[in-house]
Amino acid sequence: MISKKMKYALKALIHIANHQDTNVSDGHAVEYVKAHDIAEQGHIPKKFLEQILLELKKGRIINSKQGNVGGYYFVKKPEQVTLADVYRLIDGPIALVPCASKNFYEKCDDCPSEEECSIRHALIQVRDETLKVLEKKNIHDLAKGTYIDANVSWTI
Amino acid sequence: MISKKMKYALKALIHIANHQDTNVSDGHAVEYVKAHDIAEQGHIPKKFLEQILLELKKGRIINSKQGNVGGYYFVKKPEQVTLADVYRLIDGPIALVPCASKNFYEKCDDCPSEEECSIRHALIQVRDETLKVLEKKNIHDLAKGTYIDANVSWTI
DNA sequence: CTTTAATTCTACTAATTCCATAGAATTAGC
DNA sequence: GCTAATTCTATGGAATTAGTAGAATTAAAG
Repeated sequence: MISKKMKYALKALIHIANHQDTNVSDGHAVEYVKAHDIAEQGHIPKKFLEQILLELKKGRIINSKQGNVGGYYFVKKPEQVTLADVYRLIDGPIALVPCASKNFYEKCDDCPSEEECSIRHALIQVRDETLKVLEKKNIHDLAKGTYIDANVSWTI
Repeated sequence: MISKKMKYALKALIHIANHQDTNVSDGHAVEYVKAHDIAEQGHIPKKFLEQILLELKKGRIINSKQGNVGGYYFVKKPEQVTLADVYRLIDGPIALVPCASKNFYEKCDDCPSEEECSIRHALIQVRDETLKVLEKKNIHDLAKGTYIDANVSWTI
C-alpha cells in the first residue's frame, strides 16, 4: 500500500502537469502553480502538501519560484517522470525486501547465501514485474483525462 | 516492503514444511513442529512467533496440537499455500491502493469516477503483475533447497 | 522602500502501526 | 497430579505516518 504522502504527491504532480503552461521557451515554464490551489482542489492539508512539494523539489522533479507570484513547475517534462521515480522518492524501495532492491539494496543480517535464497529469488521477480509497470506509466499518462473540472474531479 | 512479521511467518512455514512428516494417512500430519525450535533456529523472538503462528492458524494455513508433545503442522499442503496467501493474511492487501484491491476493496472517499481514474488503472496493472508472481510461488517451492542445516541456514 | 503574498525550513505533536514481551489459562501426555 | 507444550489477552516501547505551527526568506508591485 502506498502512503497518503505518495497519494498526495501524485495528485499534486498531476495537478501541476494539468495547469502549468507547457509552452517552454528557454527551459523553464512560464506559469507557476500555487500550493494553495493544489491543496484546495485536491483536498490536501496545505502544510503537509508543502512538505511533500519540498521533497519533490529536492528530488529534482519539480522546482519552485518564491514570492508573490511564485509557485511550482516541472523541471523534467511530465512524460519523463515515472511512477517508479515518485515511488522511490516518497515511499522508498519498490522491492519487498532490501536484499531484492536495486536502489536500496541491503544484505540480510542472517543470510548465508543470497544465490540460494529462494525467497529472494521470488521477490526479485515480483520487483521486476512491478518495475515494468511503474516505469511504463508517467505523470503525463496519468494526467490525461484524470483532471476533469476544477470543482470536482480528483480521482485517485 | 514486507514486515518482519511476514518475514518470520515465511521462515516459520518453510521450517515446518521442512520438518514435519509429510507422510499423511488419515488427513493430518503425524509429526508436530515446536515453536521453540522454529524460534531458535530462525532467530525469531519466541513470543512474537507464537502470535504469528496463531494468526497462521486462524488463517487455516497451519494447525496446532497442544500439550507435551504438541506443535504445529500444515493443514493444507505446502504446495497449496502461495506467497499471496501468506501476504494477504499477514501484511494485508497486495494492491497499492484499496480501490485497486480484489480482496480488500475500498472506495476512495473523493473519487467521482473509478472508471476514468488513470492512477487506479495503472495500479491495477501493478497488482495483476504482482499477483501473477506471488500466486505462482508456494511454500513447497520456497522450502526446496532453502533449509540447509539446522545450525546455519535461514536465507530470507 | 515598504507591503504583500507566496515559498522555505525547522521543529513539534498526535495517532497509528509495528515489534516484542509478560503472564495466566489451557491442554495433553506420562 | 506433574510437566511441558500451546493459547490467549494484555501491555509497552519504538518507529513510522500524518499533520500542525510559526518564523524566516524571497520577490514582485505599488
